Amino acid sequence: MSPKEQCADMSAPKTPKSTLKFRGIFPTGNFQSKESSSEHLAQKKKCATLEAGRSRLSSDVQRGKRRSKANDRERHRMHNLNSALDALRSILPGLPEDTKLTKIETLRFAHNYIWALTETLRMCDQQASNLPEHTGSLTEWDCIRQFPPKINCGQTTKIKSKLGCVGIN
DNA sequence: TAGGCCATCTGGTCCT
DNA sequence: AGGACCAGATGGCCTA
Repeated sequence: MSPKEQCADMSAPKTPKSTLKFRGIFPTGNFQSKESSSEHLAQKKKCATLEAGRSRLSSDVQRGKRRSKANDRERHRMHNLNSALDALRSILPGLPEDTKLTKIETLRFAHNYIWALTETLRMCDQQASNLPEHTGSLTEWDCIRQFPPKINCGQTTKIKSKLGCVGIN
């Protein structure tokens, strides 16, 4: 296959859009599709270079302006993402004042906390249905007060030492 | 000093 | 066409 044909081949979508969209984080951390293999990336770079040589933008100035605009948007987008993470951190319970979880720790902690709350509600339902006369008067908040969730912390030693709890996964 | 975490830049891809 | 999203690269800062 000639370089030109290879490039044409690479630009063609290999999978439906719906499946391309998902680039999840897999627990094993070794997920690698064909799209991200080093060989494929190297070929992609080669093609990009060829393409760049063929069709330069009308002017470098215009390109520079567009790029810096895109950089601004990207910065703003990441700041928004960080604000959302801060908001998430702020509602996670049991953290000492000076603690700032990393991004991954925040997500794992939140995951575990949601899991713990879900378990609590499940236990509560069970408890209520075991009452001699099932009145159903227990609210979810009563329940959480009665059975405070046991949070499973993230697996890092940092969190374990700060919270003094045992992590899972 | 190595390794972890982070912010930023960048180019590619998808969507509107 | 332009914006949003994504992942790779890079360099700075911090800590064990």
